[in-house]
Amino acid sequence: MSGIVDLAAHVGVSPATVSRALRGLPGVSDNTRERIRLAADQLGYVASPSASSLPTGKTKAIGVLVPWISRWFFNAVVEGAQEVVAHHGYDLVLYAAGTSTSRPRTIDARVLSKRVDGVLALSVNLSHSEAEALQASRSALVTVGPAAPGFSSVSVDDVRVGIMATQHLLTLGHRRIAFFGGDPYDMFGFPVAPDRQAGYEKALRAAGIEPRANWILPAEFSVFGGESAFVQLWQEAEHPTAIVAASDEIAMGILHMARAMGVSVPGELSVVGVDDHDLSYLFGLTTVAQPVRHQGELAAELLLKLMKCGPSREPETIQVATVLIDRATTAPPS
Amino acid sequence: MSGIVDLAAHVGVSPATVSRALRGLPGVSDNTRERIRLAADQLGYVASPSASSLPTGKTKAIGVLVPWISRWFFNAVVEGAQEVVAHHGYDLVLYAAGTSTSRPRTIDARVLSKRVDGVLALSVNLSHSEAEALQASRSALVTVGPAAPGFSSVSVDDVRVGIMATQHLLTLGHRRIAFFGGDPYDMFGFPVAPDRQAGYEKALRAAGIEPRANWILPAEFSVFGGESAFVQLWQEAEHPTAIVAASDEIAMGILHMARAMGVSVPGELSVVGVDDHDLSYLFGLTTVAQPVRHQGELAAELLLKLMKCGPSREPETIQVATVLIDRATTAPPS
DNA sequence: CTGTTAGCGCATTCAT
DNA sequence: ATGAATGCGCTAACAG
Repeated sequence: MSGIVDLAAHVGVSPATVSRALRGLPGVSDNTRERIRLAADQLGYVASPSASSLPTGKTKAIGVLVPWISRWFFNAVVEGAQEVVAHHGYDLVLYAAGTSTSRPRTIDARVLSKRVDGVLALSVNLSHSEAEALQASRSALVTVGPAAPGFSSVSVDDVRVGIMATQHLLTLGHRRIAFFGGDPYDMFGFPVAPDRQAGYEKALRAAGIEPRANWILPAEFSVFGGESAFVQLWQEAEHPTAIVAASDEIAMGILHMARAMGVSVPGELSVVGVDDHDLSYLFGLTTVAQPVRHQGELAAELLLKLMKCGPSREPETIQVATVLIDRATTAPPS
Repeated sequence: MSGIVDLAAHVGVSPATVSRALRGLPGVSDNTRERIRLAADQLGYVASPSASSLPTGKTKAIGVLVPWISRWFFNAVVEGAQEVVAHHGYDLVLYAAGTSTSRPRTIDARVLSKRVDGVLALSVNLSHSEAEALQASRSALVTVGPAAPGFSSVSVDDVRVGIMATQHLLTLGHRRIAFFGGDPYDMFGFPVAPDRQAGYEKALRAAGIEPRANWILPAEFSVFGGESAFVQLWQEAEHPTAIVAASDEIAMGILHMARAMGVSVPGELSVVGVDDHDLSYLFGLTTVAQPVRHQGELAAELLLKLMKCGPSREPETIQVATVLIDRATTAPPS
């Protein structure tokens, strides 16, 4: 309710001085500043973000674009990011962007750039026009996951992820390995699954094995996706001895359906996932772990830097390391 | 970049007309309105939220207070809420409030009320002063979960939840039933666990069984909480034949540790959780399900209504129904 | 070190 | 149906 002028009047100084004092700007005597601070929280004064964003052009908020709100991976990233930005006095505005196929609300770069000072795009495949608009609005943008051309990003090496998972199985002695991943309804612009698949194929070929098309199944990034794909796979005449799942959730679906269908893991079938989901250890799931929360933190820090220093000429690309966690869903083939 | 005056000039009308036209207000000829709309998205004009919030006092954003970003329950609620508010043109600002004991950042009602038009508080125990401040700032507030006195809320009947879970076990023939729940470090102000416990005790007594203090263990709302509590419980001289867990995550922890310790479920031990977590069916977990996403939707709708009609005299309290889902972790005692 | 002046971009009376 | 004037609450450039 009380504005800056009331406070100023109350203390007996000008609004300008109050503004400077409260924001820690130089040019205010320690004495005056203290008096103002005191009166401020005594009167419960706090500057209106809308009002200050007008002259400054800064909103002190950063936007986060996520395909789905309620998916473990994205939440973990958001959690990491939120911690960092909050620490710097920024608020987080959450936008559900949807995927390229099911997009609840088209993200408008213009409104976005008015509301926030920077945006974090998580595995969201911006359309070409959106990317351009974002680019043009010259608002800072960093992606987590697939890098958009021209933008800074934080990610893992997905090809390598595919290689690591497959290599582990190969080392165990498997020769008949399937791959689950890639949303059939979202084949375009969501390169994480294709890259992991590429790594899988690469590792296979390096071992002198030719990938079999009927053992490479599309699967939505969810438990259900893994279940469906497994059922389909098991209808094939020949069964593999191992499966690389593009995510832990897919792997969980495999595990669940395998048990239901009487396929023993890792006896008859080995399974390796990707992510190290919070609950994966409960399943004893072997997985290629990636530091999810940390990626959120890094992305937030990178974004904050970009916002401060202006977009550097060269977009920065950070890759974080992954590590295979060998648990109980993988074993030598019988 | 381009402001309302540029657009107005471009079209050859006054800024006032542009403002009215774009917001669908009456008093603009259809012809003029269409011309303005056309020019608007041709020039990529969109009103600055900060600027318009100044005269109107509305920010078109609603704030969500969550104890933890990355916990299934809260995300599911947020997902429901986001869908509803986005549909009404509102943005969602996410605040990690922490619990009463570990609060990363104290939520300032004053800054909150400047940034958002209303707030959704999820299981967050506002301190008395915070509640007062929120009250005073006269910003709309609805809670999900424990109702704060004087505020509208959406929740389940937690006492009944406790009764349902316990009753199920009782009906199965169990007489020796333990209860896990309630963060030991957050005993104050987070009434969901106590209420569920109360229901547990009530059901027990109704069956002529006196609750045993050493079978009621505090447990953080997480897998780890369930694991720790189970280890502790099993050190007791006497073991129960069943456990009521205050959440599915706690139950998962029990399941995991039981298996590790060679306790068969449901052979030697029955377990029932609460929530129906997305992954619970993978464990065959018997649970008292609550419509989590729906609560988010209801809360958002209630909040929107409050914001439109002004805080009604009587705070509205919505309770949603719960249902026991009987899966595979419960059986008659052996 | 502090006060004055002038906008920031829009919504809103009140005229016309 | 439209335009002109005024103000929202704050910051910034310039005085003093």
